[in-house]
Amino acid sequence: MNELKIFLDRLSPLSTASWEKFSNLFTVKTLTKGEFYIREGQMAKEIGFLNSGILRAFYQSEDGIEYNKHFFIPHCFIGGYASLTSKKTNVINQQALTDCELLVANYADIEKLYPSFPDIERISRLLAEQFFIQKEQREIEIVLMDSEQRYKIFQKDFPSLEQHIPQYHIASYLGITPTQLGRIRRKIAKR
Amino acid sequence: MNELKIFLDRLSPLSTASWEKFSNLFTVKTLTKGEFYIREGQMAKEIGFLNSGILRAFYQSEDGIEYNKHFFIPHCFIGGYASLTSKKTNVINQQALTDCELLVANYADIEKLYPSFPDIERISRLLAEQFFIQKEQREIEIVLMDSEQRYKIFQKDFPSLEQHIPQYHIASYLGITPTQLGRIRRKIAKR
DNA sequence: GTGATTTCTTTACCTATGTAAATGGATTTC
DNA sequence: GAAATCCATTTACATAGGTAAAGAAATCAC
Repeated sequence: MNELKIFLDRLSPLSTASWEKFSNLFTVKTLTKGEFYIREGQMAKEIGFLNSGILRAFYQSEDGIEYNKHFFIPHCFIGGYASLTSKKTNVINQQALTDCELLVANYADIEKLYPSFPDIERISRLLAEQFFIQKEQREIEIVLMDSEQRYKIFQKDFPSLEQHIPQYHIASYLGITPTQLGRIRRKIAKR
Repeated sequence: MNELKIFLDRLSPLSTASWEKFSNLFTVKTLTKGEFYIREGQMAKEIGFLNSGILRAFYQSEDGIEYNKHFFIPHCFIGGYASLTSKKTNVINQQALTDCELLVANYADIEKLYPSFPDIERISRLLAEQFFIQKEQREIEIVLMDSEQRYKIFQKDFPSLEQHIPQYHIASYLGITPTQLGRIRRKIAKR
């Protein structure tokens, strides 16, 4: 619970009463490697805070091709955020790449706190703004940079991740095939 | 001002007092074709609401290549949203593709209203959530679909835009060159 | 209206990256 | 520790899409 408190305080400190109410909504949940936190096609109901472990978020196209849109490393929120906020069917999958420990809360219960605790709604606003900023940053990488530049940014954004997950997940994150990632690695190694 | 009211009411109705305070911050501004609303490298200060006209938002890479990330059509917010919320230097450009009429407000003045008017902060939360959802939707298009599919979605998302702006702006939005867009159009026409 | 500019389309050629398949190393399983 | 599986790498070939340049068409300026 402590890491969650630190995370929130960095956004905007909560009053003691608000933190009480808020933190009470969370319970511990564990995932084993390979297990899904959410799947597409369902309504998202829970938001989670990652205490330990690694997950990937990915889209799946109609013909079954997967695209890893994000890796989650500890001390961040996970969940089908667009589904939670829009109340529409979730379109992303989130799967544990290692055993994970989470704190989870029912999102509707959090939303019910907004009218009485404006500082909690403020946290939600700041979180949404932060998510938007992250997405825009990633958009820039995707549309403006080639795969070698993106690979270097991946290594900077997720140091140590490369040793813990299979290469094809990284290739998928970069929007290329493992074949192409192999070529890039060979090219870099030759320098 | 009326269209702005309608837009906000759809997110979450404001009290009369809040609307008074909020709407008072906006003034009318016009742009002529080709003029910039914001440029990269500056701090964003204003948020705008587009009454009429068309703008494009684009990134520029270090070697001068432009990528059109979005077109704005009437009755939406424009501005360097990531810069406004993060207080960091703005990295996107927004340029009028036709003459435009906007309502603009100083964003810091809006933020000052949050503590006293929680329903205004709620609007900001909902807006941030909506922006995130739009970005995620666009991300799916970019990473999962080929350029022909994206072209068809563009035509659906921005009907009539195709007749009003040069083709190379559309190509840039699709992440391809005008040459390639020409090939796609020819291919579609042949069917 | 006429000339100048901008925009669209096409061609020829080139490059990055995809697909499929083979190989071999690493890791897991019992 | 042998078998089975998973994973990284490489090769050969195919393809989408880029670059540059040219001509045609449309639009703008005066």
